[in-house]
Amino acid sequence: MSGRERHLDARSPGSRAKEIKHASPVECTGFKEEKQKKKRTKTQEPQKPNHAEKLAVQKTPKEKATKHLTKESNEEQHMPTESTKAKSCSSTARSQKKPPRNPLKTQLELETAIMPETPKELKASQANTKPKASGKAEFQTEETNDEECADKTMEKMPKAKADLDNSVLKSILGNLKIKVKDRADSSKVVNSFKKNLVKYLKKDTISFSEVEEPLCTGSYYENLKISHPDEFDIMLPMPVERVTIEPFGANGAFYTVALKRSSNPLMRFQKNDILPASKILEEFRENVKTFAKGFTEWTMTPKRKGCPAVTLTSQVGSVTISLDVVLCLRVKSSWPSFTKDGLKIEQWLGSKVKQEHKLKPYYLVPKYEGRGNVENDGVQAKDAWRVSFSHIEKDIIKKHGSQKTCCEKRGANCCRKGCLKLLKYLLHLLKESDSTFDKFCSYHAKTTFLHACCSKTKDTDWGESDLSQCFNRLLQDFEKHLRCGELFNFFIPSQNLLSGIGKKLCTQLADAIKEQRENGFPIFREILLIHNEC
DNA sequence: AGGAGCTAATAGAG
DNA sequence: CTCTATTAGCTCCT
Repeated sequence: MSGRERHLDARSPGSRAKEIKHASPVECTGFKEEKQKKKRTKTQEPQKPNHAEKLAVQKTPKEKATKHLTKESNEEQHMPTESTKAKSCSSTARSQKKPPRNPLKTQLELETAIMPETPKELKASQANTKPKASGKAEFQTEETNDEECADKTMEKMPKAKADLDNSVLKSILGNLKIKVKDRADSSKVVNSFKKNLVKYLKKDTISFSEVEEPLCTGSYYENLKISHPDEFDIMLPMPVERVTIEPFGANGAFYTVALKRSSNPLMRFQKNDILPASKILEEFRENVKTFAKGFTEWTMTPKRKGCPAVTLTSQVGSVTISLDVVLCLRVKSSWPSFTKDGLKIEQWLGSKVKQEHKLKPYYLVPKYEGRGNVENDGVQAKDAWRVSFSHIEKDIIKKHGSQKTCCEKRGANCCRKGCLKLLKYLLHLLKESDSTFDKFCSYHAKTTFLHACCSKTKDTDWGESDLSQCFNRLLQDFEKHLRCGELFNFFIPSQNLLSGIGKKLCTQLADAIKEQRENGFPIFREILLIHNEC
């Protein structure tokens, strides 16, 4: 899927020296300045009852949301949220989005449109919090602090701001809900294609006859899709037993793969003890193309360089939905050694859960980094494979609670998913408003989120009513990663997902996020405002 | 392989 | 708000 396959990978091996330098703590100076600026505020509110929040929320614009969003996503088809992705976080040119509106004006309009209620709310919430908030400003001390950019300078929010943000954020989350009908329409079309494609590959192809049940990955299947069910990602696993993998490049994310002699139909691709990803992907693409000819409602989209997915689109009502089909190898043996220090979920989900995950297979997708013709030990980059743990990501996000009952019928709800959705959406909007942010992708958001879950491990760290505090904290995490240019792959800590992106660009994004955070998310408010007008 | 029963997300009624 | 219905996707069972 999406983010995953499209995230920026580390640069070419040659730039490694740089990366190491990058990684040194000295480089992480970003926060020093921030520290000075830090606002004096109170500690994060521990689990407050809901009344204040309720007050705020009732007043916010609700309905009608969909209209605008729908239209918006239509306009963007060529740049599907995560899918543009394909080019993925690569810097390929894409349709120019409307320039950002004048922020000042917008802010003003918003002030008048949304604020009328606020004095009341403020009073109410202040009254509510009086007893608790009375203490002097202090900063929460964090227990676990193994983070890359070890520096804990969280800005805590005044309760009043938190309440305001809460109402905006909740409204936005309301708008991002997927309509039942949209979901039904899309899934009908996608599921039928999926089923028949697998049937076809099994019956009518030689190389892919052993393909197994598709893995549904990506936002939609993680219930993280924002605003529209218009992007679907499936991985079609080819079981391979007994493979030899060799790291390709230094970061441990890419490998060359060789089948040990076996009857696997992919064996016929193997040359010089290398299973060439590009050749296999090419043939796979041809097969899908042939199949799709009989499925006239689906259109193939052109091959994109370095993208592991074969993408098809289909018009469902007024929406174009896209389906990414990714062929992958399923390897049922222990994970590559580069994953040894990854997946640090012991504190969060428990070591038993971790062990269970590590017993699962891992996947290899035909995705390379940088230019396809770069050679490494005589192998071209385009013939390398990248490891994928989409299935684990999906499972973790589904069972995200430290307590088993988190978000279940009889358990307390948390705001983890809400926070992640908001982060993805914010990134999406920022990218849309400024095309220099092209290189960032939703996988950066997801990875930031997973790391955040590992340092804030308790369900009570993500209380449902603390949405704005939690989201703010998550944003600050993201800013830190950006400012020090380090965001490590959650499974492969040696891969820095930001290493291919210029430091200046990272800082710019961090600044943009900070601005949103400090000003009550004007970019979200604008959306709500437009909604309200419809 | 296919069905029963479960869950999460959404939507609507009271 | 709570309660209930609906649906897609998932899991487990035979």
